Amino acid sequence: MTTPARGPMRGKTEAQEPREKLLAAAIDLFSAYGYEPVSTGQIAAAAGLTQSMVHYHFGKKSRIWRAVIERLMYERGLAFPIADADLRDLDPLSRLKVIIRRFFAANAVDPNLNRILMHEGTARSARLRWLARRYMVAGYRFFDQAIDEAIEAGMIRPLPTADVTKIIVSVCAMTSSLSVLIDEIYNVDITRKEFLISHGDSIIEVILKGLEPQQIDQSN
Amino acid sequence: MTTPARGPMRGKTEAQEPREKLLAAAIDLFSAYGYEPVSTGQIAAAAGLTQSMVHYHFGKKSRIWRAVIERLMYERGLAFPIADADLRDLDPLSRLKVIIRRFFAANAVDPNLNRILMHEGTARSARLRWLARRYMVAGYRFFDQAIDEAIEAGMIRPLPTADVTKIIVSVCAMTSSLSVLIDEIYNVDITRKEFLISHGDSIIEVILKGLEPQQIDQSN
DNA sequence: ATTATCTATAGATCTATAGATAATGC
DNA sequence: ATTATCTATAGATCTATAGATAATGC
Repeated sequence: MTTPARGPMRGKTEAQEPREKLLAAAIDLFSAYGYEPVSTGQIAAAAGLTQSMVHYHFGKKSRIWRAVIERLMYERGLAFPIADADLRDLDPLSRLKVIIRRFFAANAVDPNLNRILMHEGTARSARLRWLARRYMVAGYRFFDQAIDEAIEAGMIRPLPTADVTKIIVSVCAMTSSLSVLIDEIYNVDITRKEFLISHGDSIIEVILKGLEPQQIDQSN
Repeated sequence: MTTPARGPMRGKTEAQEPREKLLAAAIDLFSAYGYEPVSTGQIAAAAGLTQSMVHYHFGKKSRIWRAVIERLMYERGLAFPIADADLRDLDPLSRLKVIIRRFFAANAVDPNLNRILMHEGTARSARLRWLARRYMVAGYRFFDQAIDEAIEAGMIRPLPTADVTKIIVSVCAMTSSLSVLIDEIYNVDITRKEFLISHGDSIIEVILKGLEPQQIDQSN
């Protein structure tokens, strides 16, 4: 029980800092509802502060939204290292496999980023343009490249690269983003570990087998 | 140029009826932005009417939203017949293939339904519960059954049914729903016919090959 | 007389800002 | 003196409803 103190920071842990509490509240609210339906008052209330504190710490609503994206992208970068040393030693097919597994796991562990992308991805807006230019282009290109390398090595079928990227992204991102919907339909919490493991395994099995090169029938 | 007429209906075509114009405007707006950010004034303006007309025709905002879903689900039922006569003659694997193709095509031709589901599927709400109970349970069960039958016939691998359904739904629904996002990233309009055909073909190839039973190696 | 429209508005938001106040640091 | 908080509020929404008005049908 600390006093509802004012004045300069009094040796708080990072998570207790009001700026961090606002950011955490905003992550949950924006990912659940999208940008516009969430009010700065709701964010502040969820952080135990008053509405004007959002503007004191972030200036305006659109800036706390950007801070949310930057935070989520930073955390995603830690959980899903895109230029990892241990990836370079692998052959293209094994790399692709590791990338798919990690991407699925990162989305499952924190679906909030993809939820925000789903809210934003259905209408042109300044927010979407910013998101696309600043983060998404590089992300998609990364998948495209990994797929191209596997195709060139003859380790997966020569399907159109962009199609394969979209298939992989859809399969690794959509289900975890819509876990609330799935729960309403099946009455099952797919964020539980057993479901994540099963679904991750199924995805790897179906996609990697689905991408295998044509068997050259040796028996003829 | 008709007069901005009042009074009882004067022999309009269905599409010109104000109720229909409001519904069409609401479909576009709710699918682009979700429920809350869209105002009844915006819907009315897009239909060339004043805000109070939404309430005259639909009573309240939540009812025009439900009317939107019912309309989209009705049209989806026409475009994606779930109990079609010509499906019954097929073997389970061919049925599954036809179902996947039709489901992908229906989503591509009209992504608005899935866009609304994506906006609603990230937070519990009265709208989501209604959607799930009234429509989605049956839709997912349909896929589950078709997959179960193919597994029982030994025509696809015995993976967990729910996993396979989620893979198919993700792959057939996500990309078209997020065509605006993809356009911002790749600067490409994936709603163009050539892209739809390529992507549909790639999905069928990857998923059906991915679901094939294990090859029994005959050469030993 | 009925129907479909419009105008006007009450009451409830919501964002952004101004100004007061309390705690800390110098 | 500086910093972080709160209270209060202006101005802009937004939903829902009341009441006026014009066109049509009887």
